[in-house]
Amino acid sequence: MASAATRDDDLPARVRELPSWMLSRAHLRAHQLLVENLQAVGFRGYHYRLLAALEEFGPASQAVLGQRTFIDRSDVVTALDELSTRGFVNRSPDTADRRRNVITITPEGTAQLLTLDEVIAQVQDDLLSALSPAERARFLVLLTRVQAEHLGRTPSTRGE
Amino acid sequence: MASAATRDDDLPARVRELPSWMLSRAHLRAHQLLVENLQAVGFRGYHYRLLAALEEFGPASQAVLGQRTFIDRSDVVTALDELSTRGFVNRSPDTADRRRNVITITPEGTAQLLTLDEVIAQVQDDLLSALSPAERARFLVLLTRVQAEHLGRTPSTRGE
DNA sequence: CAGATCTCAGCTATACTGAAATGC
DNA sequence: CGCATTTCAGTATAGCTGAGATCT
Repeated sequence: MASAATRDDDLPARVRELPSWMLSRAHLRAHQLLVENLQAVGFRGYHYRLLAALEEFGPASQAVLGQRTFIDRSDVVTALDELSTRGFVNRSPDTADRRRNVITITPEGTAQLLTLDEVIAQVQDDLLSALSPAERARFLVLLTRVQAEHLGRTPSTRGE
Repeated sequence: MASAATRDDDLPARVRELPSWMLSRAHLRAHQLLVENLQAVGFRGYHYRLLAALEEFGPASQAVLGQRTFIDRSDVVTALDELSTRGFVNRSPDTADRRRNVITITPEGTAQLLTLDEVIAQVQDDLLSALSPAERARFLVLLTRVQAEHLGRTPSTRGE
């Protein structure tokens, strides 16, 4: 194999120590775990967020659901198509304002949400497995503040 | 506006408190800042990582560069096309192993890297602006461990 | 009329896959 | 031959944009 030297997982120091890099890697892993585990039971992250919003806040229009879940209005359409096809939500015209649909979670949807809660909890546990309970708490406090600082500053989530 | 109730940025509590959700939001913001600020000077994250690897480790083949930067081999091709067109790297056949290219950073590439270092540093500062220096240090220690725990476990980065 | 809502078609970037062409 | 390297073509997903139809 001539020039050898194929053993090198070393990132450049510049990159290795970058907060944004570490966030990117941690997020990538969290995302992989979520996709894997939700896919195994036939769902996506959007489904979980929508069912959670419906269960916690009650029936809502698609525009409001988009605001509550940080999902774009056009992606809300698709995700609700999938959920209603499988009987986890109902979609009916709002008689008071006929531009809107009223989305309601079904008993099957509520039951399914409880199952998904467990899947999600396992993912969190796996994700943070390197930290003790006390360290997890400290980490979450700091991460919460980092993220909260930028809440309004993101371009995203139209329909607001 | 009939049914009112259009003021609600509340996430479901289930979602709001999820470590994976907070990571996702923090990463999304970090990514936005990186893209914005690098784009303003005509670069992408891939360019920075490749230039950094070349500056710190010296000339390398594309396969090795891919390992060092966690960039897929096929994306390395494209990013190096862009860098070499603009004179920041040289790409020449490896005379010792003619399957390979030897990629070398040019003086222009090194100079440009120093400029990019500043852009990147500003992004980190903005990203963590909610935390004091001591808090940033604690946050990074914990984040480093979370991320390191999953190093080998990701499907990604072929060419290894 | 302006503005809100839902829907559809499509765009961009990241991460990734498969396979061909070449060479070891 | 099996294996490594580069390259190209293409896939999947998330997040996002624009515009049309409908309605307030």
